Amino acid sequence: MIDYNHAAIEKKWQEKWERDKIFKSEIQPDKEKYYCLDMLPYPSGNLHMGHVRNYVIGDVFARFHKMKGKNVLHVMGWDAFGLPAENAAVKNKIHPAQWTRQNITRMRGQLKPLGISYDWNREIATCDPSYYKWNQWFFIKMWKKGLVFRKNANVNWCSSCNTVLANEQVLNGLCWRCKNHTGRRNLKQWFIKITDYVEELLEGHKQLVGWAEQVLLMQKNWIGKSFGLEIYFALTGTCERLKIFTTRPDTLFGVTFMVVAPEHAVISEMRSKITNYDEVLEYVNASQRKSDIERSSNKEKTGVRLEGLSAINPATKKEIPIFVADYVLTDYGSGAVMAVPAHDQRDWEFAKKYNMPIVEVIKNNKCKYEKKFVYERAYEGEGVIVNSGEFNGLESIKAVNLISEWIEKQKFGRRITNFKLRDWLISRQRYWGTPIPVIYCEVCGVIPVPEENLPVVLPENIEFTGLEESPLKLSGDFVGVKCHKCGGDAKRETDTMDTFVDSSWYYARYCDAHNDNAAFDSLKVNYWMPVDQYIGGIEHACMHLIYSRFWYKFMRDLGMVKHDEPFTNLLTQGMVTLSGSAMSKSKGNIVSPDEIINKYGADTVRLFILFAAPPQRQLDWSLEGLEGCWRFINRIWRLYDIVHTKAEVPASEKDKANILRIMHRTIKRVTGDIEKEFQFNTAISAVMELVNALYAYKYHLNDDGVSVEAYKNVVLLMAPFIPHFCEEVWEMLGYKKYISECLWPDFKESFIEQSYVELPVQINGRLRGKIVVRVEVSEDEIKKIAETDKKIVPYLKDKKISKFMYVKNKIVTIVVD
RNA sequence: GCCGAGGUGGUGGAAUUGGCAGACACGUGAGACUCAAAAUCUCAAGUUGCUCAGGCGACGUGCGGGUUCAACUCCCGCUCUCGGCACCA
Repeated sequence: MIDYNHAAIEKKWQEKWERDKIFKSEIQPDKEKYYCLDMLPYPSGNLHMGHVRNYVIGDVFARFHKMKGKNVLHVMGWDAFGLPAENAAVKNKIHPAQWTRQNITRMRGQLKPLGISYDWNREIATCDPSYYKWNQWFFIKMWKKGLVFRKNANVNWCSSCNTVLANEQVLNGLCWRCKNHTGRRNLKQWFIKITDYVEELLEGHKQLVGWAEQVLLMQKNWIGKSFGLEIYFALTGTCERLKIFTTRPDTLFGVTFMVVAPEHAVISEMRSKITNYDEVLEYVNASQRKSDIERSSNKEKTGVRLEGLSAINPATKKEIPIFVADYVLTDYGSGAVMAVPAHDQRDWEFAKKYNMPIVEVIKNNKCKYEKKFVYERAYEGEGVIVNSGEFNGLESIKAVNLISEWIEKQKFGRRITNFKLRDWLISRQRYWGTPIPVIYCEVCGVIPVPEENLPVVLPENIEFTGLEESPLKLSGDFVGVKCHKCGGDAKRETDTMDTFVDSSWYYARYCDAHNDNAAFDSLKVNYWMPVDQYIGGIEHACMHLIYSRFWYKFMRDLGMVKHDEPFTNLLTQGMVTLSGSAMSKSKGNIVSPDEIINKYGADTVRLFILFAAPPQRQLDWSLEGLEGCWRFINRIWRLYDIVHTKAEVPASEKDKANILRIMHRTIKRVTGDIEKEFQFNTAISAVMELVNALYAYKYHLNDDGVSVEAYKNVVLLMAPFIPHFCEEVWEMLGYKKYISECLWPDFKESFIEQSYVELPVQINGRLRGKIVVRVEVSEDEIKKIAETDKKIVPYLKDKKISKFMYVKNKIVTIVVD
């Protein structure tokens, strides 16, 4: 037998698959469809192991379900807009389009040798006008439905570079390029009103039974629905009121001061009243240099009192001071809080630092000791209301409703539902993205570009310096337009769209990738959608996976798609690391997939990635582990000869039955592991056990029936994991059809069942022996067998059995005094 | 800081979801084959203490406590690592 030659085999089968177009997908109404989707990659320039892992996992699903007889759609494309292309343009004087195209070509070239079962006919790149035209089209549809609007929002701004900075371009409050302090700039920007769908995004979770609980929980917390009250605090000496949101009206009597976020409008509106305005302004400016995360993760709370301004606690009627502090978030609630230091730890810390009174209004009645709770730390739990006038003595949980009613009756507040989810800011002051299709006419105002004029194409003639306010403003041809309505002078919008727009509906475009007349044909999308299995990183749990769900619901409301949710099952894969830390260029610990594939072959790489860890968990790269997989493939290769050689002492009937039992059990385990548990690592180890069993019988196998049958199933079961190898062996076994197009094997339970079972016997929780019994033996008989077992007897001598338990086919437990 | 996940032998991981902890593999050691090496095949092994060399016992799933006949699994409290926090994608 010749040696296993991965290079020749992989090339041979990749060419055959392509020649016979076996992964080309077309609608077959009579066949059950299966849409397998890998999150589309950003073409950064090099395929990394994280990509490889993503696509190999996807390929197992795609190939497995194809073998299950389904009509599979499995596709690849490029999330081609984004910041790195513009950075490259500045740094290397290469146009973003050219840089991106080069990267796509390179990465496609790295991807193909992996032998993933993609239908490459449907490949898309989001930077193609034929794709982003439809982003613009959807934008206008949303406009018409009242789902887009403009409002002011802050951007990171570097005044020395005169440019907007992304969050990742601000390092410790400094511009990454010039190292100067950054600030904020308030710009009028475009938003999509995803909050209109917030209830449905939450409600839709009930349909997503194929998503991991943790992802749903993350989304739920991100959406952050809470019931509470909006309460108005009068500002002394004015007619104005300060609005706050709270979920704890039961603590209202404990409010001893108020805190507003640095961006809060009250600061500028009450400027004339604030006697230390300069000090306040300095604090505000300092906090604007920090990111939201820096602000909230500050151990030490900071703030400045707004001298000369105070509020009235509507419950106690007492005058209370107002602070500005950056631990209060601008974007949550109304950007102001009522501070209850006794019952909120952050307020407590702030009160301690600024000597604010701490008034206990909820007594912890579960604590036995008379602890001076609120003087040591805030008590955030439930209890009995105190210091709260007519509400004293009530259970705090009941007081929530009563106090809420009272507040509404007194008209200084009302019950509302609040969400953390914010509307989606899609404006980017950048070049390499979808132009927002809007013009500003001096006469007609702000108007969308008519559909028939789409796409609004990105101009090419731009020089990238990294020092411009917005690159598109530099193109006179692009900016200067005539109004579609009145024909007068108008200016084009120069903001482009967030790249999350591109990835919010691409899954639908794959179903009809070359349509020039529409985003897609609904008939096609309704055949393929929803995606049966979506695979990608957990880092997308909140943003991408909420935007996509929103977008799909919007398309449904336009009548374009018929389902409510785009992704039926979601698998979030873990990172690939090298000795525990993430591979990255800066750390210089990158393992390049193409080198490894060259040396060991795609099948070995695929097998290692699938075997070394379950897909959801982190995967640590290991060359030794990879070589082990190489050896396992060779072990299967050599087994071909072993099972086809006549043995001198053939296997007994009992041995044959045993092989068959292991074979059927393996089919059952592999099928279950792939289908239900996504546990490819245990699926592969099950096949390893079958291979080991065949090796154990190697001097007794015959060139007939059982051994060849078992071997054939090894190859079938491994086909989704190491497809090139399995095609080759399949051909050696004499089959004419591609194994990729063969049916997945079935198992029979009757072969697996055993008549005897080995039961561990525990005495007082310790394993003391084992007994072997027939499966159907009764508990009484088991008791007799256990008690008379020679290993057990000494432990029972002179002891009284106080408890005997038998968990069927699992364990025998005896408790003695 | 907030939200989510994870911590099991020398290493990656397994454990039918409360029932024999360590499947399968890597690495290691020993043996077979070989002039030799590699490759291959077979065997051994959590740590540790006794041992008549057949075994027998103790300890052991990040740390501390709890529930239970029984806990990697459930509960309470900590700790470390990782992902996300809305302009990286």
